[in-house]
Amino acid sequence: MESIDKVSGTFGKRPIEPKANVSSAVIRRLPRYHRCLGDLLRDGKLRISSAELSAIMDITASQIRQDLNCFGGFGQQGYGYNIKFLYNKISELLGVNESYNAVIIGAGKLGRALAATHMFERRGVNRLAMFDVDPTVIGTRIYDVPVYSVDQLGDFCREHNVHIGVLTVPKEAAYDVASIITEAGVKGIWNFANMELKLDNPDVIVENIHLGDSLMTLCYEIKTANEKREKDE
Amino acid sequence: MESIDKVSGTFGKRPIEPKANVSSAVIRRLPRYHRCLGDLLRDGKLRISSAELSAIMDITASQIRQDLNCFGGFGQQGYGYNIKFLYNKISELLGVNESYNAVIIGAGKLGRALAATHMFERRGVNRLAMFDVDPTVIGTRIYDVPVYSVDQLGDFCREHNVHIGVLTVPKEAAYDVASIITEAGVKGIWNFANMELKLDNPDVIVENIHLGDSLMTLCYEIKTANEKREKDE
DNA sequence: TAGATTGTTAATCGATTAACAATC
DNA sequence: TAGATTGTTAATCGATTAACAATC
Repeated sequence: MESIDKVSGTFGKRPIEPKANVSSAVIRRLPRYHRCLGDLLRDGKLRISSAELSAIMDITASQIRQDLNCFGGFGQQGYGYNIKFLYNKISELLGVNESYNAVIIGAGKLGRALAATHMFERRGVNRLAMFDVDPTVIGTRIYDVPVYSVDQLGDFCREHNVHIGVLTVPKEAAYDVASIITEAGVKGIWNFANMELKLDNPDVIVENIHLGDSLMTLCYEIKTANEKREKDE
Repeated sequence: MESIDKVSGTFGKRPIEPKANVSSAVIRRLPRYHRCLGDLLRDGKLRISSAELSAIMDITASQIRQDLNCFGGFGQQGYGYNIKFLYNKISELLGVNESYNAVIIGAGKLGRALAATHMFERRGVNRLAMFDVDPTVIGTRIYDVPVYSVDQLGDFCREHNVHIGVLTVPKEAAYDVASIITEAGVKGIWNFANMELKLDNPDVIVENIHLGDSLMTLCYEIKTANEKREKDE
């Protein structure tokens, strides 16, 4: 026991200087590490080696060490990684404590479903408001989130320091909305419209979600597996 | 004009023998090709070269030709690709004409939102039913999709030849539901639960959607871009 | 100190890009 | 036939894995 405290007390001394360009493959694994470490933490585990984590996550131990080392020396030779320390570091990297402000544009089925979840708050993102063009929903509250007219979108973003715009509008409207919010200083767009949203402004981050593409990929895999089975017979 | 018809008439003669193992990177680009070609088709365009497509899609012409050649010779030297032909071939690969049957398990916000969309039918997937444990929704219809008790899930899948299970249940329930439907012959699972669903059965395809991970990735990118800006000042 | 396990360099593997011969 | 553009091979680039010295 005392060895754990003694050892963990030395964590974090090494200054954390993230490598200049961490590849997007690494970054996309960070939330998975975060999720897994959170589970381990809840189970009351204190430390873990890259080999143990490898078995749980189906990622090679080598890759785990490489990934984590992009951001600094989070572990300790002969000991492994202190779970709580590592979890906190990754939370910090992912900006979980940043308290970003978000608005959802498009109060359709998907927009409402997103508004209903705890997905945002759980990750340090506040759902401030929703916006739509439909006069029957403007002025109402959906799952405690107020719905305003798209006419007010730009001003609202400026006044409330909105960082993130969640786009659940028809794809025809996506570029109009994107230009309103980027001009109002929004830093990132989470785009659910079924299209590649490409912006001129390189300072605005776009994260595209393509649910339809994912479903199609699944269908392709099912079809291919079927054909393989039939051939093997 | 006549040259187009003459030339396009020769397409598809070469037998299509997909390469044994097409990489998942290629497969994940197929829906994007499909989407883009569909747009071009609607615009009335007849043919396109890999160079033109490259400019539209931000993929190198070389990669486009490599990608398409995994599945057969879809183009023609000196001419390019016949858009309609290529679109149909990719539709076929993706199983858009297969008429798969799907059920949605979990009639919560996200499940309802998915039930409401045209996402499934547009891609040749029929939403047959939804399943839940909540007695107040069992027996109702949500956007014209009937809701049944999870108790009937296994039998329903067997009787209606269900290919795809869409999981929008809490992650605690995911493995129970997955084992019910895989035993009932379901071929693929579209998993929205916030966890890595790993099955023993290698014949069942799992496609995980991690909305939360995507949001976190966006937050990371926003944070990193911000820090870079501050440093540059 | 001896054992364990990281951090990091070197080797391998796979995916992307470039080049060009084949051919429409 | 000449021009255009694919299909395909070879070169490059990047990401993953292996190995091991550093060190707790």
